[in-house]
Amino acid sequence: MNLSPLSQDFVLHFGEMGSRWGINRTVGQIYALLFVSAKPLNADEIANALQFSRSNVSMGLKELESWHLVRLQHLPNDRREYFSAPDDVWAIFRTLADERRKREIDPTLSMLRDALLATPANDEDKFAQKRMTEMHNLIEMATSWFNDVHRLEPETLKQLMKMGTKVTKLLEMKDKIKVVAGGKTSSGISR
Amino acid sequence: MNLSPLSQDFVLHFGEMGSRWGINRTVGQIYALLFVSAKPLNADEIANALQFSRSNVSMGLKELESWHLVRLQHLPNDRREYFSAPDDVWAIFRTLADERRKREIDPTLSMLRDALLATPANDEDKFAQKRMTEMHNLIEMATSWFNDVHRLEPETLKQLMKMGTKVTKLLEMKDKIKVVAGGKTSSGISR
DNA sequence: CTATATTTTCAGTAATTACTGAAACTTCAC
DNA sequence: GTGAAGTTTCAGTAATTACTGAAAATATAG
Repeated sequence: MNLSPLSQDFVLHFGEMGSRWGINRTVGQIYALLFVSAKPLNADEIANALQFSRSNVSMGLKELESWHLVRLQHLPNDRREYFSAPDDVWAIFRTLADERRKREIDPTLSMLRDALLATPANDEDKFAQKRMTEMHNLIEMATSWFNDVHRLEPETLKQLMKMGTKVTKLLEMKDKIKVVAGGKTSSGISR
Repeated sequence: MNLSPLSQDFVLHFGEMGSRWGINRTVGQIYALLFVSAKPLNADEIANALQFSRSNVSMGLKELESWHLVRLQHLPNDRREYFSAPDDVWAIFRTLADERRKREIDPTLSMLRDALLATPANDEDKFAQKRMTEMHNLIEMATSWFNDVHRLEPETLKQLMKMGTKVTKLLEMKDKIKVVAGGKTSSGISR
């Protein structure tokens, strides 16, 4: 299999981008290839299309599986393993955010919590703890927000995002609104 | 200068975390050190505290400056350059998100735009373009949302985040609400 | 301008990470 | 069971990235 210039560019770009994240070039390329491919691919097809060794592909796929970014499936009358990228981009986005949270945020939060429990030995430590508290609070708020949002339907989320800062208009009004449908009256939205 | 165990742990953790991002260990450690330090530090103090070479510190600081994550300042009667991390964690968060957008998202968007303009050579290409369109639209929406949110005051943002999914309740109501203050009536929030 | 303090650059080297090919392992049809 | 097809592991090597020390550049005080 050889790639069209269009897919080629996409794949190479993702390879480069991958290395700006923690992900290595190979893994980025494999993912990109699966993403634009109409049908699932087996490891040999991937190795052939991207020109790397079969074992490198195997390792790359394993990495992608650990990120839950690829789906393994079997085709009828074919022993080989076929891989594809989930096709819902929202789901991909969530998976990615979720994995990064697990790998990068959670360990940091836990380190911060430990640090905040320690008794400061001197003024330097007191100051350090203050900064750590700020960081901890921010991260905690952001992740709990993220968990909330995570549960929303893509459509709802999309609608919210499209509103952008308009949401704040709602916020400004929240103490002044009245629900007019159904005869019941509610004095704002409680937390 | 030698670090207290408290700061030590924090600094080391950030070093490790750094390497999970694209950032190298050294840079992560320098940043962490500046973050928990009550006073600005000069390059020698940093080199000494973290035990790496003066030139390594110089390179690390340069990298951090390119991310706009440190502030350079001078102290009276001292020729040396002193560095500190901005102390508003929200601002840090925004800077970081902003820089990452510039370095990771913008180039991808531009690549995608180019790819979408190309004439597909065959069905494979047509499919690839379809996937790229989905990705493009998602990223575009997310970044424009982000730009919107970016302009909000930290306090407003904080309030919004704390509401979490409660905002959707507002959304559900948006066609049923009436502003009761000021005598004027508005039939919901327009997009 | 000179002497000195400070920072930056950069070529060489160390350390890390990525990649390969060969061998080991697994699965399955017969 | 055996053997063929497929996948994974891993030790060795290649490539990349990080780090250092020495030298160059820059800045400043006198």
